[in-house]
Amino acid sequence: MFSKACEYGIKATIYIATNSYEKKRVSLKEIAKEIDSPVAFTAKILQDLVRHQIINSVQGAYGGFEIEKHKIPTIKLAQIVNAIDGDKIYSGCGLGLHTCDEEHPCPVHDKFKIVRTELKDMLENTNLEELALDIKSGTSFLKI
Amino acid sequence: MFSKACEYGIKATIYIATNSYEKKRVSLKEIAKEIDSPVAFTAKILQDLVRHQIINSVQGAYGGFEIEKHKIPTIKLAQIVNAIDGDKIYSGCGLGLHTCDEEHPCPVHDKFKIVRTELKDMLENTNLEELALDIKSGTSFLKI
DNA sequence: TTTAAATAAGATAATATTATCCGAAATAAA
DNA sequence: TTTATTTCGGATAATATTATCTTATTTAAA
Repeated sequence: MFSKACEYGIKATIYIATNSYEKKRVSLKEIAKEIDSPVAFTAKILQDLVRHQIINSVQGAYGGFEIEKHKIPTIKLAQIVNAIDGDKIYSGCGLGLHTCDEEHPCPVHDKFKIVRTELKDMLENTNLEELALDIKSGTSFLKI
Repeated sequence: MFSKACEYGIKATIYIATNSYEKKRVSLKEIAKEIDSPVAFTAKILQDLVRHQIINSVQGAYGGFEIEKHKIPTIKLAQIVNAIDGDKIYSGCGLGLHTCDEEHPCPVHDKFKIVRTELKDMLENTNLEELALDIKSGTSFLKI
């Protein structure tokens, strides 16, 4: 569904958020360990998220990644996915047609539209806060 | 959502079906032209579909691909997708966790389950006949 | 000011996916 | 039986994705 980069990006952002509630800045190494991802590859993804202004980075000793506390409830899952994978998951034709709309639909256009709209709504209505709070409370998990 | 191979496979199967209603066997070249796909790559995918007994092939002059007419309404979209991409789209964890279930859910487990179940139901309840008939009637399209 | 720790950035490598090429095998028709 | 046409199967190539490595830059603390 999502690329590996996007999976890592979502998990990393959630992990950073859980720590940002306690104003704790987390390092790349710690993130990669906690979400069980390759360190250097994760670094690239985090840089991407910084450029997209979803997370903040602080260079140098005692640096790391963080998210402004007040921003956590406003960040939607859709923004993270969009920053890394673009919007191809819920836009574009399910069968790869260049033109696919009501006038010129692919064979699965209508059926796909329902599923994809639901996916899009889900991503746009899920915010980082609820995901982070579930991790903090031990209701959900970032690895294994 | 689907791999390129799967997109080509779905479109090819639909095109073969539309012709099989008229007992017309179609060649690889014709299929690739009609669904706008790379010929040699399409050949590999068709071989895969033959091995999975979704389509039939006849070698030699005047050969080509066909589907037994009575089989067309029984073939589900899910079978085609499964033959080419496996079941990873609607099984497995959305964030790539090795273990992800009600006891040990990933942060998006519940939200994903809804979307994925809908996708799975759609694929399992869509049969080749309805897709092929829409192409025959000009209601939907396989290229552009 | 020096040092240690950390992210940034560019180059490179490994793997998976997509795509092509070519010879072998099959088959119907001439 | 020969030929033309077609799928089959293996090898190879191109591209995208995933992953690593190395060096530069930043920054707080000693």
